[in-house]
Amino acid sequence: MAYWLFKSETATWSWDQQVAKGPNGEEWDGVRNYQARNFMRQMAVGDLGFFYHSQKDREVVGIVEVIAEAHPDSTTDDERWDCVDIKAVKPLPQPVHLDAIKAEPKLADMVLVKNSRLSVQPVTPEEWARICKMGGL
DNA sequence: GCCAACGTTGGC
DNA sequence: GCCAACGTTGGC
Repeated sequence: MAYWLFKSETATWSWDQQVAKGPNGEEWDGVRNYQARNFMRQMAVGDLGFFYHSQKDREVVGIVEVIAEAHPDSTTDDERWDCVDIKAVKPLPQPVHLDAIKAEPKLADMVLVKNSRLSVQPVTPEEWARICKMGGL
């Protein structure tokens, strides 16, 4: 059981769109970055992740669950790119903004802070628990 | 809208 | 195999 963070530009694929997909979820396609892909290959069904809106909003808005392990990305014929399927689990009662994460010393080592460009990243159990608490869970 | 950081590509 | 050039991402 591991924790992850999925980042998406609000205008491209939003939390609301993810929620609308319901329990069958949707594949997290379009990733064209080896690091991000490698993390997705490590994911197992049942792993949980944060859904983060980048760019304009810059906040963690909800929790998702991995419902299918890595498989070929249907949006490309290029064999290099895989993706997992995820479904929305529940929103955070209180979205956790990037400013709040940066203001918390215990979260200073988060990949989100250190390597802001990585679109799929691991989250430690400590970071997971803290952000859930900050989000009102 | 700008720009820094980072990843990838391709010439040598 | 190195590195300059280029493209993209995302915070500000």
